[in-house]
Amino acid sequence: MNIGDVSKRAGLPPKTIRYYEDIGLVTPLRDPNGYRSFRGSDMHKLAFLSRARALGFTIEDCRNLLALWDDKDRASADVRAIAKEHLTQIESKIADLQDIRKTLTHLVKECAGDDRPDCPILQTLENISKQ
Amino acid sequence: MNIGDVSKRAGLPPKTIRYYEDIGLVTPLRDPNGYRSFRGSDMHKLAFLSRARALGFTIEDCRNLLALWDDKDRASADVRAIAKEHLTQIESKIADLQDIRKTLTHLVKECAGDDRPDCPILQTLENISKQ
DNA sequence: CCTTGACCTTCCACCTGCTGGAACCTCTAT
DNA sequence: ATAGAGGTTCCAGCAGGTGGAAGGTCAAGG
Repeated sequence: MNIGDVSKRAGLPPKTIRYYEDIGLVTPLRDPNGYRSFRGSDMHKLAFLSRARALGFTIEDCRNLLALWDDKDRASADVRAIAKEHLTQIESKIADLQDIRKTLTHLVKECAGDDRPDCPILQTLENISKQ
Repeated sequence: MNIGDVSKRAGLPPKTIRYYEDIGLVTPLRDPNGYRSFRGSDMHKLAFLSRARALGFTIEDCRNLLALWDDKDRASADVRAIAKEHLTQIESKIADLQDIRKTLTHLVKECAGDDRPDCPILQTLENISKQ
């Protein structure tokens, strides 16, 4: 399969796939004309990457997950540890964003949003402790 | 004030402050010895930046907010539009992360996390539509 | 047979928002 | 005089790609 087909099937832009080859996540073969030739296993890996990235795993996480995936003797605890650590990070990110949302919602509600220059948003950013 | 003092007061690393000068967000004066000399207004701007960045506004948003802040005739609607757009983005990010959390929580729960190689996490990443 | 257009290739620069380090200068206290 | 804690500049690099230029290749239509 050429890169275009793989791109459509895996849902990753060709540029991203080339980048993944660059950093050693996939190693497709080459046709005599120099085109990349993706095997089923490459396709499989890229689809895996696409999903793992969509779940917010870092590239390094993905590299580890792929290694574990290749390793038939892996302990599921290893995979679970990666996922769990990632989950913790996701949860703290959600909490941060919820804090931010709260503040912003408050600010947007307070602001008249008309032609007058009085703006509680700027006042608050000026000195957030006064809110 | 020297950069160290400003750094402590604004809660921004000196490197970041120099970077903000580089990209034109602040323009401190210079002492004869070449040291940056921050006026009250610079300090003010940096504190503003520190807060706005903590709320997740992009640098470009901050640039716009600072311009509006400087503009006594601004319409509060302009500021509100920026904040509202940002709020929308925050909310969609939260929703994305909550989706991810749901999937991950499910996966971590399913996974035995022992020495056996059976791992529903990898199985799912292999073909997420089967979950 | 030639051309057109859609592919593919490589390489290099750029994006955001900093951060680290090297090499050097300056001020203050002892 | 010297040590140490500031300050300065510049250059490189992080993640995770994206954009564009310059060129090679392939299949279809005239």
